[in-house]
Amino acid sequence: MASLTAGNRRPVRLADIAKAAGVSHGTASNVFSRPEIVREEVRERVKAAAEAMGYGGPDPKGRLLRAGKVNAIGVATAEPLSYFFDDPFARVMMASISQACDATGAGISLVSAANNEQLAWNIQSALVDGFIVFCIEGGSRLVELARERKLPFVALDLDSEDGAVAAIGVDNIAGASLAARHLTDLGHRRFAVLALPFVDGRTGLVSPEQVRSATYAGTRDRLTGYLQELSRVGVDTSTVPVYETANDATSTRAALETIFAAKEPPTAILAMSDKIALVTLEWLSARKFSVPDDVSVIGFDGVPESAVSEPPLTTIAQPIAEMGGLAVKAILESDGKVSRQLLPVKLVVRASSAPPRG
Amino acid sequence: MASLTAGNRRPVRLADIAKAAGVSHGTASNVFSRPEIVREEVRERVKAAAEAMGYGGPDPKGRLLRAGKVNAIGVATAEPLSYFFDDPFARVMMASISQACDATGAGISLVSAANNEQLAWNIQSALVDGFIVFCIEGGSRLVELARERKLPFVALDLDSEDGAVAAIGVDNIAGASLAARHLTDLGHRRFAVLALPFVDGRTGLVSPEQVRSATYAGTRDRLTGYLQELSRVGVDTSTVPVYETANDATSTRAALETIFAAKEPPTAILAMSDKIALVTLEWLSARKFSVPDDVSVIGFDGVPESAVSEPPLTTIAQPIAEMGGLAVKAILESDGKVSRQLLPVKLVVRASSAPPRG
DNA sequence: AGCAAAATTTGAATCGATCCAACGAAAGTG
DNA sequence: CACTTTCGTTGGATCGATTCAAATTTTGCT
Repeated sequence: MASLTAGNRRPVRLADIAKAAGVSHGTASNVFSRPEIVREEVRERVKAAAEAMGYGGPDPKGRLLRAGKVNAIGVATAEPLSYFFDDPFARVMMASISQACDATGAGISLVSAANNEQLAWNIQSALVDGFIVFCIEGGSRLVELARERKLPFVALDLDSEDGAVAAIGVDNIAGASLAARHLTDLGHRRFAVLALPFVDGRTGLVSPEQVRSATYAGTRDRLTGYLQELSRVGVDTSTVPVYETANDATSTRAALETIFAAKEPPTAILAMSDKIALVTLEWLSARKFSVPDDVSVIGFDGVPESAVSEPPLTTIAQPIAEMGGLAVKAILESDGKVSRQLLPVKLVVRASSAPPRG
Repeated sequence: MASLTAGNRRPVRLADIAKAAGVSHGTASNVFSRPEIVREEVRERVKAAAEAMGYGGPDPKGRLLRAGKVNAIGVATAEPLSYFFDDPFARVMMASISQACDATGAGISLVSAANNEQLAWNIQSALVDGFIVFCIEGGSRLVELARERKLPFVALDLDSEDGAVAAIGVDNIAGASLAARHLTDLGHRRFAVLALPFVDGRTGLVSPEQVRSATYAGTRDRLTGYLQELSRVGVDTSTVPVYETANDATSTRAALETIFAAKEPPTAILAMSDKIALVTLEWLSARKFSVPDDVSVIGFDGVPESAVSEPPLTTIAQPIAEMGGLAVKAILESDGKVSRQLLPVKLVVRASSAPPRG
């Protein structure tokens, strides 16, 4: 039944149907945006013309320019787009961002890219009112790019310690302390740390000076928190191996291989993400280590998966829902000020931690 | 160090910096879009002016109007935005769409809304080159809305049988037959069906005429496939209870309560989605039914979760990755034709199905 | 120097709408 | 009937860029 008219190309503009209906473009525009102010007879005529010519309604491209606001916020990461749907932490965070957006009627644009050049272009040309930046790997470059757009933006999971960028994150030092404290309270004294990246693209055992020159302040803060607590109870922190992973299964397993090849393997693993911790749980189970009897494991993040792992994971829960909401609010109600918010974390004790053997 | 200039508002346009640098706006534009054709001295001068005035690069809003292409595809559903990150099927599909988009450098815009009015507006004003529409609940309305935009679009999981809309889906009848056949081959003769919605917002036992008037052709096709196979082996299909669920835990559990309150409960459950099947597995385990010894369960979709459930779920796997890729391709290379593709499904036998007792 | 060819730069036109001041017509008022 | 309101409509200005034919400057060559 529809328009045969729409046969070939479709350069049907508002002006075209205005002409066809014999009204000015101003009136035609009103028919769509404020129908109540135009006389019914005219309104019907214009609508009929639009229908006949196969006009799909005012093109948002045009409206946008005039209106200024896109009514969408961009979420950016330096990972591939599928990161948003694959990574547990990202997923939970996105779900909470979604809710906040739903509530305000804003849309979400996913911005990301495999290579750096494409990423820059994608950020520069994203049609959004502001950015929420996921700072995992490649975070600093991303923050720089986003900042250049001169749009409101907020860094999540702050790994940029630059005071000039708005950020919402958790108190990493306190959280890490809390994690370590839980294990020391249980009596553990032999630890290993499975860290997130300190700098991009490196994995393996890291030295103290490598830590000092970390790109990622978040990672460094968590380590600081761990070590603070460990030294408080008299552990010689220079003997605690710290392995940098890429927050994936491969690098985590490689680290575990080395850690458990040692003469005196640790009785407790401090993992900087639940993802790392969950891989660790799997690896230990495959190697017939019993958790928590042989080894205690504690994660960081509090993703839903941690509640249903085997065994359920003790972890440091971030207030992810709250963070997403705050981030969206920061963009939509941006007043130009940069604000940095540090949210508190909570220790969630589950079955992956217990006193050491003996 | 940055621009103090950006103190208050920011109406810095390309024209402003052109004036400041003493060149025409044509040249200023070239500095950003084709730097190689402008003399170095001029280029530097313009860039310096831009920097000094706190210009964040050419505003995509302006460029867009000229260029026409947004370079982003919209993914729409009538569910809340968080559906994309919560629902297992959606997540896998989105991951595959993401990959296809990454490969071509296109962005993704998530379009959705709680209420109908907002949804219409969001679709009408989405800045995208085309839509991929998730047809779950509210699918028909969504398809209508998307079609009105007169942009390329493709329906996923086709629940619209309207031949005029492009769609990519699986052969629901064949898939459902395959599922039922697997169970009949094992010897089952007493079944119950846990269906997806036939129409919006209703749950509970459905009658044959309700099935005939289904809004969702996909749901109806799956049922047709089931029943075809069951009657082939001589089951009186009028005795097979069909329960409509909302593809969520609540309605599924309600259906199960009723089903297993019967005198002769089924020995096999045909679930139209893995989500329903997984809830069923949980419910049965809580009620001390043994799967597959007391009851066999088969799902539909083939989401990753089905492989790691307890027990692992026998299911009909959709070629989700392929579907996502095809959908993106259909949008980006749209030639105006509508094409409908029916992809084949595969039976994946795992531990949730076995011969009935005795 | 003189002239053609090549390299840059210019400025008007365009993309597709919305907004608004001004205007004409119809309705209301004394 | 003259005069103010009210209502609807008009058309120009604007949003912020890109594009391209034409104008101008440089460069190359004899």
